[in-house]
Amino acid sequence: MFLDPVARLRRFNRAVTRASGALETSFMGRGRPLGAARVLHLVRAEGTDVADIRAQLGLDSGLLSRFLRALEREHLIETKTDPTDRRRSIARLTQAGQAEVAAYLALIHDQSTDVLAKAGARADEVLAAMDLIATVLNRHQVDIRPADPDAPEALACQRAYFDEVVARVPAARPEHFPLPDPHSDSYRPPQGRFLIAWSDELPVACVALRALEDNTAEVKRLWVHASARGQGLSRRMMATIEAEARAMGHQRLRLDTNAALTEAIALYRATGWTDIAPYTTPPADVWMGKAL
Amino acid sequence: MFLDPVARLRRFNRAVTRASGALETSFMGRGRPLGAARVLHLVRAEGTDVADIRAQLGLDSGLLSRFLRALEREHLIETKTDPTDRRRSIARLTQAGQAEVAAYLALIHDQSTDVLAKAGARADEVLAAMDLIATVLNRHQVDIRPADPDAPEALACQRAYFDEVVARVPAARPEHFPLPDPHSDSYRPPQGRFLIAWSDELPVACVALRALEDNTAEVKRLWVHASARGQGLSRRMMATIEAEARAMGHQRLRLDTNAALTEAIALYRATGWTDIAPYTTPPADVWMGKAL
DNA sequence: CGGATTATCTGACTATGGTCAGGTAACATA
DNA sequence: TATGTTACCTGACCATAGTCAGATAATCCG
Repeated sequence: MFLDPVARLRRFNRAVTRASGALETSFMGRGRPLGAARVLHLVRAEGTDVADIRAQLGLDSGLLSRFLRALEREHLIETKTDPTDRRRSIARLTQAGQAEVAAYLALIHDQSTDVLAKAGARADEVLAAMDLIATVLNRHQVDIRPADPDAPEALACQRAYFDEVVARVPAARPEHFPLPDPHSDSYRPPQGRFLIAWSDELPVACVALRALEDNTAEVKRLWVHASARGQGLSRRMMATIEAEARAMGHQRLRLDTNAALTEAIALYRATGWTDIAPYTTPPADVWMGKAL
Repeated sequence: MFLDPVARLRRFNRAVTRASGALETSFMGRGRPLGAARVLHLVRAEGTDVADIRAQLGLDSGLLSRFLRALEREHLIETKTDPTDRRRSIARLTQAGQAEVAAYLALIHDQSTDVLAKAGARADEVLAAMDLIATVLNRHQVDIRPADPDAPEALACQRAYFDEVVARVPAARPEHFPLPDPHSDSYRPPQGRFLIAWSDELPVACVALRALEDNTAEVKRLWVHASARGQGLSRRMMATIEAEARAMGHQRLRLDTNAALTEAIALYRATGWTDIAPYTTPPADVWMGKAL
């Protein structure tokens, strides 16, 4: 409209580069060059494999070694050789190091709240915009990993799923979706599964599986974060959970859903699911099955 | 919800830093360090004041001088002393320099379309998210400058204003808003004004003023880009245009609007505007005036 | 006119991040 | 056990970006 897309992207880049330039200066603000500060951030109090740090930052081994010596001279970290492989070494934060990391985090926290304060009443919108952009940029680095269904992130995913259904399905009421029973094992191995898709630290999708009688399992709670829609992630989630079900020895899958959730139903139909007889009550009004 | 706001901001920062790290490497891809490339980008074929370049990049004069000498050795620019002030100097792109800049722009264009391709069907949403973030980060650097009402950006602002009114006011029809007459002088000095607010290259707001009889002027076409709302910009636009009207010698202002545009009306009431007798026809249904 | 200021240039210096070629000790394997 | 590989360290070197102190010429101003 006003600017062509490339110009808008460049404007965005300029704005962000300027803003995060200020953030980098803050790293210097604690009297330590950026490189050493980045290494310090990756050292945990329980100890971190030096090789892991090198891999994560993509550093030359010589350079990393120098950063570690510098941090050691400051008494922020200690290194010891790995007892299981005495070529390797393990870095650990000292008390002073933990305090220093905490100071960095406090600094980052302050600067972040400053940025969000700029957004004023629109902070939520700005955060959603940031989620969207980060998810799109990280598009090819979404990891699907099993999770405990009672883990805080898993509960958050399920709550987001319920909210979404309540918002979109006219017949759905919050009371249809009690918070999951914390002691139920139905989504937990060996009889069940709960998968979360992670985009760098943010859970962006979930799906659950639970065993029914007779070599049949049920797919439940397929949900994708607003920022991650339109990129084929729900298809990936379904393919993954179906493969899990197959590996567990199931021969049939089923699920219930609601006609208002049109994209989900379109996805199911496009991947071999067909309508079956009703087996649950409202708000469900569509029931589908698939042979594995 | 899932992550606290600070974690979400950091995730965003990581994603963007990684992505624009790739972009910076591309600058190096043409065999020239980033600093010299940034300087080259600011040199225009018609000539650019060296002092301007220094101010824009915040460079030390010694460093800039070295970058300019390096670019001169590559025959990409030529410098001559400013005839009006022979201490100053002016840099100009050579033919080869223009070609080199074009090559950079093509490179940036390719990389940008790659990024946007990642967004797939959601490219528009991603661009809107980028506009919002850039506008929020640039919040304190919005320049309000007079513009020609027939300039492309001014026309785009007016079109956006019309679209907004048509979308929000039930009684408004596109035919109520013909494209502005390109040869009308009513918004052009000396008798009128057209102001645009710029956030780094993007027009984010406009407002117009035209003289009526009897020391009265009319405020028209107050519009703020979606990404810039909620930050007091419309108030600033009104204050600026009112000051202009006062400086032009007007003693009264008036405007017409529609009851559906509630925030605008609230702003007018909060800044001293009061209801007056109708003076135009639908879709206007609210008329206000203010003594200067 | 004379002194202060300004714009640019030059050379010396520094910090940071990074590469590269060995070196050493530990480990893996034929 | 001999050989090759791996993880880390060290020292030498380099590129980039940046600072700082003059030098020079032009301009401004009282």
